Amino acid sequence: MCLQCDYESLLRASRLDVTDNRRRVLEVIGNNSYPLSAADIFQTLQRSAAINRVTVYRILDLLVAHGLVERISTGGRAAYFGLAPNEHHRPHPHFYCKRCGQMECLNPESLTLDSDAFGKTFPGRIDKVEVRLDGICKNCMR
Amino acid sequence: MCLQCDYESLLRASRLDVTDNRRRVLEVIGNNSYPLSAADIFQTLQRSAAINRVTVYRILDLLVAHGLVERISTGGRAAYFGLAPNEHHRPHPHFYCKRCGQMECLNPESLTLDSDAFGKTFPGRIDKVEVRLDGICKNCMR
DNA sequence: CCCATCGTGCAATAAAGTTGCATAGACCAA
DNA sequence: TTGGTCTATGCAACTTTATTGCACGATGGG
Repeated sequence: MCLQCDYESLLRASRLDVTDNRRRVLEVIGNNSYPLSAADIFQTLQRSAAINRVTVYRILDLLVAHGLVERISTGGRAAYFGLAPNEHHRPHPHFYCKRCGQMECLNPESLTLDSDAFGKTFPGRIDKVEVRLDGICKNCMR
Repeated sequence: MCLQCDYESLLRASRLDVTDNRRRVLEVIGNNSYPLSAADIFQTLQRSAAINRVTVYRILDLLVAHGLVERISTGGRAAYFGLAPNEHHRPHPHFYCKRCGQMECLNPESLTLDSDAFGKTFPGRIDKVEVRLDGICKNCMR
């Protein structure tokens, strides 16, 4: 998703110690063109070197808390994770295939939403706007 | 949410047998002005008459499959349920408070999205568009 | 009345995520 | 270097949310 991103610098910029595991988690997420579930990330990491499931969850929480990674809900049960919007990546909607469970990133322009205007009239704090389309992807259609 | 809705007729219109439990589940969902979690629905039902937790899940699945009820994801773990859009209820976005876990329905006009145009160019099937804002509600702000 | 079907309950299980505690490693001051 | 402190990680146990398998009971048609 982001060849311009230097994951180590991203960690440092958030004042997080750089550890192997953190760098690896961020790499797996960043190198994918679509968001992954915690289980996907865990399995991918396991293939290259041992890591504990709980460590993955903890690192994901940390990265989400520091705004490096975004937690995306699905029509299903598990949460998915992708790089959070930043100067290289604008916020964008996602498409979730109910059949195969894969999530796609959609073009930021494809569906626009004026949430700023709404935010001004809303009597609470808005941290995030999530737009998700659910359906069947073209591969599963056949 | 819907004083005009006759839940028994809704069930019949979907060719579902009308049972006490189904009517009760639909009533609890329909009489609320905001979506509820399965646990909320179960507890509410328990207060008036015994029902099994699994039955609630099964009825929810059934109602969702028949398009009477809509499953709404949250920033958290559990799914929430509200009446599905129909002639009385237009699709609308939701606001989820990360602190208290309550979900609010927002005005259909407050955030509009042109998904029809997008749908024409998308090479898959789109069943549903979900727009959710996450943040802190005004009660939890203080 | 008998059989088939469907809705429900109960127990067990699964999936996804969290917590508590122990160890190991990094970093710093003396 | 040593000792102290802090953080990251691993492991086991647990929680929450949801699903499955099986049995029972009610209902309606032949």
